[in-house]
Amino acid sequence: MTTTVLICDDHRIVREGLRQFVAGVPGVDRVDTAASGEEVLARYPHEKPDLVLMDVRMPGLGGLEATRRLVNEHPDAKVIMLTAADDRDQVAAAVSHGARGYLLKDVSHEELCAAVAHALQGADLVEPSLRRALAGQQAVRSAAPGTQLTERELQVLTGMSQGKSNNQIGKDLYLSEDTVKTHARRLFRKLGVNDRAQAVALGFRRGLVS
Amino acid sequence: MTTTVLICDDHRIVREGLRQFVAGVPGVDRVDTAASGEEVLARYPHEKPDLVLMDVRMPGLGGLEATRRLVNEHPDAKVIMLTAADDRDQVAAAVSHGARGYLLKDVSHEELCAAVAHALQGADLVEPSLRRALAGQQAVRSAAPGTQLTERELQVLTGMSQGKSNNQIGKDLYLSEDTVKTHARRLFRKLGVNDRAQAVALGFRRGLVS
DNA sequence: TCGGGATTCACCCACCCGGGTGAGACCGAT
DNA sequence: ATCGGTCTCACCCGGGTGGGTGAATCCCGA
Repeated sequence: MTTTVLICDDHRIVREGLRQFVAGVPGVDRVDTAASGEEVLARYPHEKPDLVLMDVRMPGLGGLEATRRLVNEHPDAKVIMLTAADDRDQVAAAVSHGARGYLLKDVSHEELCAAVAHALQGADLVEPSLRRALAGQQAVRSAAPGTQLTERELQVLTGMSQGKSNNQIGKDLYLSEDTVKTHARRLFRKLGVNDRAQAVALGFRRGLVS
Repeated sequence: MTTTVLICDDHRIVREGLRQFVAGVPGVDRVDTAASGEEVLARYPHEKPDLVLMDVRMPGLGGLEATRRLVNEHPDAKVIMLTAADDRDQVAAAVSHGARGYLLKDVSHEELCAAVAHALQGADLVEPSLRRALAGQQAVRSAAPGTQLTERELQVLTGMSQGKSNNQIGKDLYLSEDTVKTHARRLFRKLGVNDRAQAVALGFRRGLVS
């Protein structure tokens, strides 16, 4: 029985860098790479890797959305998310999308070895420095039940990220402008922001839009 | 006489990935790494690497600013900029800041070998796919003088991405609200957008803010 | 069956935003 | 020394935005 790790990143350099790192982890027999979230979804059923290392920031299907779908279809899939910056929002988003753990892109070889080894044994994990960051914040407010955007709210947020006015969004979705404003107001509350620019920024940081 | 290449990226994984890549290039005897633009500036005078590979996106001193300073102090320094996306603006910006060339992060091993070899021989270079992209646009309008954001405009855009109002941004930068609005209006024009939400979205897509 | 969430729409209102215009100061380059 | 670019500030104005409130429908789960 071979232990396989699948690496997903849109940049070849990062893929190969990770491959070098992961190949050196004891107990890992094989390392495959994919260049997009779509590719992971397509190949997972056939290859059944024991662990997926996925970058958050990818064109097309983002890392968060890809993870959500993968875990949805394959509940036993283990995904470790790779984040460039230790943004608490991204971390919370990663976990809420089904990731078992998350690593910063500047982890040392030892940290990565430990993380991969733990994940392969089925344990959830967090990057130590991120755990400290989260501990600083008493509660992961981002994971509160009411904080998840509904379908409509996400559509409105997407329209905002495309620079559309409430009126335009309404026409696109066959809604009145007032309705759009209602959705906007609610999604502002859920995200804890005051205006659309802030909402768009947070949407990007959390991978809700791209 | 040894040929040395200095790699600069804030992510260890990318650094090591690049090291693997570059170490395999014929004619390269030594590969060093730095984790920040500041580190490159500090070490360059002593180590005098024959070539610097620098990521655009870095905390603190960005790749562009680091390159500008490096080339300013050491006109014979050769810098190849690494860009995540083939954004024409970033490419134009890289060249205008003194980079000899630029590579996409998903270059193949062969392309990177060729690029490094050429750069070491003193030739300027462009990543093939980017050359095509530039050729596709009949004129490099992005490189037009008015299209690049100024320091102030970038500061204002950053404030916007943090959800600040013009008034707040003004207080942060010790400017009047009217002045902020003027910068905002000009950066809207340069980016070709109509409002701050659109500007923030474009800023994220182009990597101007994070 | 009742409550709660999602969705839809409406009205009011204060305020910030975006656009136009003009203008003075500074600086580097020609 | 003149020109262009940047940075600074001011005024005006119209319209979109954000917040408050209320209410109807639908559906799902308790």
